[in-house]
Amino acid sequence: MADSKIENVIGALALAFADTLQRDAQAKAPEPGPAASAITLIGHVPGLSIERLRRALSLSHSGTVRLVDRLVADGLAARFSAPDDHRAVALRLTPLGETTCSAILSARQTGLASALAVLSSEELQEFGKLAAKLLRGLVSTEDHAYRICRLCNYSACLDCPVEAELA
Amino acid sequence: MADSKIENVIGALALAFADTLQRDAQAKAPEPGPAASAITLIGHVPGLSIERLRRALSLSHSGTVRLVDRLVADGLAARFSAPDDHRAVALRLTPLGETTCSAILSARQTGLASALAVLSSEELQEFGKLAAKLLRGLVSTEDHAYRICRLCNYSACLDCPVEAELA
DNA sequence: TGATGTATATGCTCCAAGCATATATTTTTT
DNA sequence: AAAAAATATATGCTTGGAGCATATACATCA
Repeated sequence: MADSKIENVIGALALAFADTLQRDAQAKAPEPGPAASAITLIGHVPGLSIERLRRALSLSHSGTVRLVDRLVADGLAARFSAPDDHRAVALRLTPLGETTCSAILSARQTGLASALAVLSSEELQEFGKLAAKLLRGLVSTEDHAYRICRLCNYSACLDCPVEAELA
Repeated sequence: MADSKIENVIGALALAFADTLQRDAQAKAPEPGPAASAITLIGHVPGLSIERLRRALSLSHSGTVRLVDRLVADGLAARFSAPDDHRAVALRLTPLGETTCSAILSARQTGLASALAVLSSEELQEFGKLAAKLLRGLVSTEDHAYRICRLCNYSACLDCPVEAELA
């Protein structure tokens, strides 16, 4: 029973953090829903294909195509043909898209940092260590890794535990 | 920069946990989206009004009314008139709704427990302690508390940090 | 070369979500 | 006490994102 309570607390915290994250990110995105994640994913993996994006976002194929259509119409992303596979599309951010991506990531960062501010430096280190251990236990496939990291600021994530687990 | 990395890890973990939670919960609900949370909230607060439910789910008013319509049509919930305020609706689960609610909560519990299984007992205690501290720092209003706890198993949550923070 | 599999695109339909508005009840103001 | 404002719910209307089915192009394998 004591364990159930811990699970409640951890689950509630995860929901609350995820709510904040998504709210902050979506506020800087052109539309609600998966657009913010799509932008940061393309930003991190220039040349990403629609199919990989689809799997990272857990969306249907047509839904992903339409989402990309809208990002392109908004001037945030562009389609190129992939050099290695002529069926595939290589997605890239436009300069405006890069700006939006940065705005999303820094909004996310700010919200997260303020939520974590109640912890002391030692507590934060300890919490992060345990979080990394949990994260390593969760990663399964590479697609799943993209999904988990869909709102991460990769430039700040040297030595990422998700990458470490995949390798 | 090291701090940014910790925030990445914690944010990614929160997203991953929230994904799992919502997936497990929605799998037992009659429809995707906020239905699972609505069922567990009504289960925990019998007599809940549509307006309070609306705020907990962060939905529009008409959206909430329609959601309740569907739950009623599915035989999971029922509308009664609130004894103290004759404008308001008092929502309650039917026996079938109670069954569904239990299924949602135990699916959520199972998924969460397996994700936490990589931690030792001491690590889990430590992680839970820090999570509770973070959670207390996040709670603002009573509506927000309902939102945070929207998928909690209240029967297992004696001494809830959210309640403690509100009081 | 032919057959199967994979990546993308698009017409179609559906349905959840929001807006505007209407009604009933409660609370506040005059 | 009557009038005005606020609150709770309900519903017609529209929109737009999401999935299904299908079509096309390219790739891979037999």
